[in-house]
Amino acid sequence: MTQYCRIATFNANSIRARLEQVLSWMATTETDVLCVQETKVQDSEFPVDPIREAGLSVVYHGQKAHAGVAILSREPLEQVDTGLRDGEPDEPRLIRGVYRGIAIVNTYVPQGRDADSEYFQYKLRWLERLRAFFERHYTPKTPLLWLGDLNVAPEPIDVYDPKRLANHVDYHPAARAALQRICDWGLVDVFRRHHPGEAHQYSYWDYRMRNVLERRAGWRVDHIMATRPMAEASTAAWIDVQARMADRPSDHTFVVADFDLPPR
DNA sequence: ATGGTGGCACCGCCA
Repeated sequence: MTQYCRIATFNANSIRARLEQVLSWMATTETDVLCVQETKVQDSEFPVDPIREAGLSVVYHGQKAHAGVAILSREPLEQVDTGLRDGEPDEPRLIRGVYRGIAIVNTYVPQGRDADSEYFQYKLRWLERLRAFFERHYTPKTPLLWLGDLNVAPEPIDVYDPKRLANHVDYHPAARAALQRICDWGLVDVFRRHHPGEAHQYSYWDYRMRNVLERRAGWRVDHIMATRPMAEASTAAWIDVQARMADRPSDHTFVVADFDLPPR
């Protein structure tokens, strides 16, 4: 008997503003684990009750107004922990656990604002800290998924205008190199594995631009990265563009992957 | 052409 598993990531841009969409999406897609970023709510205000009433388990790590992460799942997660835990001042950007033997690491990587800013330096350092975090806690042989808004488009085909966006913090050579350094540890881009060379596959569109979907003015910055045992177990991956056409959509949409795992 | 929208804060900040 093999074990089927559907795992997804979604930058909700406020879990409270997007709660109905998230719950109906979970109900209709048969997803086992959903990693959420930008929950934008402190833990005491997190909407646990409606999520539990929908039959889901949830863990969360947040603050007022900005950032924040959560994981919704059909069965409870084990070994839940938050933060990078490297002794440096931390923000609510990382939550992790174990789902049926799969290590799940959900992150909201700092955006970086401007390539010339201290915020971009902080982003690059955060990615470096995350690489050290993976080395400390796991091995490339661990069945592990790193999901989230990673705020990095890995390749030219992952942005709508690579020439114009060359210095943008989400497509900057230094940001892509920092992401690559983490992947060199032993992680594979699951979506790209199933869609090599496929252009116009985006997970984020800026609210501030008009007709973004029609113009295909997007970015692929939300990712499902897998260690080798998980990558080999993946059977499909896709981006749910339909969900970006909801009534009050987030500026991001759901990225999903299916896995067919050997028995534990 | 150097804007625009959205969310949450609290009357600006962040994306």
